[in-house]
Amino acid sequence: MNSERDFSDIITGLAKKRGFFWGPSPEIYGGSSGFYDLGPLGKLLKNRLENAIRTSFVRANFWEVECPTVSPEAVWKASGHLDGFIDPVTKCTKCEQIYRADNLIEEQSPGAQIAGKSVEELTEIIKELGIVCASCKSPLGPVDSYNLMMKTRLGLDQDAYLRPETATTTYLLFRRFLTFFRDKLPMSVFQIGKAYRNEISPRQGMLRLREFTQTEGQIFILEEDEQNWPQFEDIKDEELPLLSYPAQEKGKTEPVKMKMSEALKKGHFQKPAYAWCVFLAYSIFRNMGFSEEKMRLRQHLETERAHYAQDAWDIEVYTESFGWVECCGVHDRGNYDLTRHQEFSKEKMHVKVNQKPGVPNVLEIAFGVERPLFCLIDNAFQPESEERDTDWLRFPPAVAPIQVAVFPLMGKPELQEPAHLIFDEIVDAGFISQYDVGGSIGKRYRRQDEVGTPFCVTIDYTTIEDGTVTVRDRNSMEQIRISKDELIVVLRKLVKGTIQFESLVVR
RNA sequence: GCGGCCAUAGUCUAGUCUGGUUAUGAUCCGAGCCUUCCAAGCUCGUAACCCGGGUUCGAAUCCCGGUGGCCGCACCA
Repeated sequence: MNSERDFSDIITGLAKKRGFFWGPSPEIYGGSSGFYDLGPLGKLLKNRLENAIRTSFVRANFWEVECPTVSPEAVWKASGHLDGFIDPVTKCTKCEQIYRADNLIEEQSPGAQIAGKSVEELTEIIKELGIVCASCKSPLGPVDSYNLMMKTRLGLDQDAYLRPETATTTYLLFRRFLTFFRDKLPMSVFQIGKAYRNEISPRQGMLRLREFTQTEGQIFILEEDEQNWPQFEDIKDEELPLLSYPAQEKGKTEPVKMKMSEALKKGHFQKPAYAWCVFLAYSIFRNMGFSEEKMRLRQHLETERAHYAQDAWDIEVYTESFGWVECCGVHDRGNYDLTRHQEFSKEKMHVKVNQKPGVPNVLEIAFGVERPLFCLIDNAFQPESEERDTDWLRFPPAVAPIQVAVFPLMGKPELQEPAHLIFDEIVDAGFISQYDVGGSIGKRYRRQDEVGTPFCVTIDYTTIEDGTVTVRDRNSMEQIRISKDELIVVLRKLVKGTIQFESLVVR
């Protein structure tokens, strides 16, 4: 446990020192837990992740939308968050220990009828059944509700809440989507935006935030299309590390590599369309730079599934800091949400299927961006060694915050002048680049290693003679010398990963 | 929210028990000299006692409250 804590401290220390993230924010006023600032490199990294997410969704024919983060109470009444997104809590009158009232009742009086009860009714039930404090056996205070949504107000007197998920705000647009997609289902949309949860006591730094960026993609789909999903063909031979719930019930913790077609045949997935969503989520995480060995797909046990979810799989990422971390949920939400909004808003949320109105189902991919952000730094971390005496980050080139650093070998004007020209050219080509002239060349390489920059271009006296520069590879610390005319093309291929640095090394 | 432990330069840290000079050291960072590819060297420099109150002639040090962190409980739909 100690080593885990130490490791997350190392990651946090490096992140703070080099400008990935700072907090809890606002630091100069002491900070509030659950809030973090992203520094310049953290923001760059987050942009890269969001771009990877965006590109992956767009390629899968999803369309991006953006909704307000604040919605009036009626929305959350309908979504179930106002009543369901609460914890009924009770406090011991003597030792002041706080309990989840429903859990405590269930514990001391199994089978008690507590589902859907109000706080007043729960208070009554506690009295009737003689439920007492679990630790000191004293009487309990009245049941209070604690809602995890942040409350605010519109104008003078309209109650409103900051969204605890982006999904609900997406569902509200259903009828607009029908028009945009010309009444043709399935319709695929996604949103990347802020969401808020008033956690009682957030811990584990960047992993549990009160304000975070959420990505949610939805497919509105007819039941018959869930079974008949042509795109499944494209991925049927892809192998995913699956940990199904029957396997977990047998005590297994190791995922099994399985072809998607086989997983479907074995009944791990009921619907090809849902299985395809699970694969899409997995491929998004691969595109964000996670290696396959550090990921697994874990199916929710029936008991941990939300009431609306018919099936749920999580993507978990292995970290040195915290072990397996839940990073993404893929849910089969059925038609729960649209039906609820139809009922509460009186707006029709259906389409005509075979002359009959039907409310479509929703398949959903949902994840916070900050978790993968932290996990990626954790996964990229490499400790100092004999050949390199700083800790460094081994980001995949495509997601590294800074892609190319440019150094004149020394600070002499005759080297700086061509170096600046090359730097400008690299920036113009669309790379995020940093020019650094401070300190010895070794020190500058070390600085870039520490923030995970995959390539460094150095301009030396040979550059002046023959127009060549050196490109230095972060992972191997090896160098190649190439003409500055082919520099941009080579850098593009290296960053994209279409060529490997080793193949350019002349031995 | 509760209990235990904790909070000193950007980062890591000594000092706190036993109150008393200019608050220790490392590293980082900046400027300069030197330097033709992996933390070189030399010179100079910036930078800290979490916040608020109390006790005291005097508080980084003792007391109270707050905020934040770690661990345990609870929570994480």
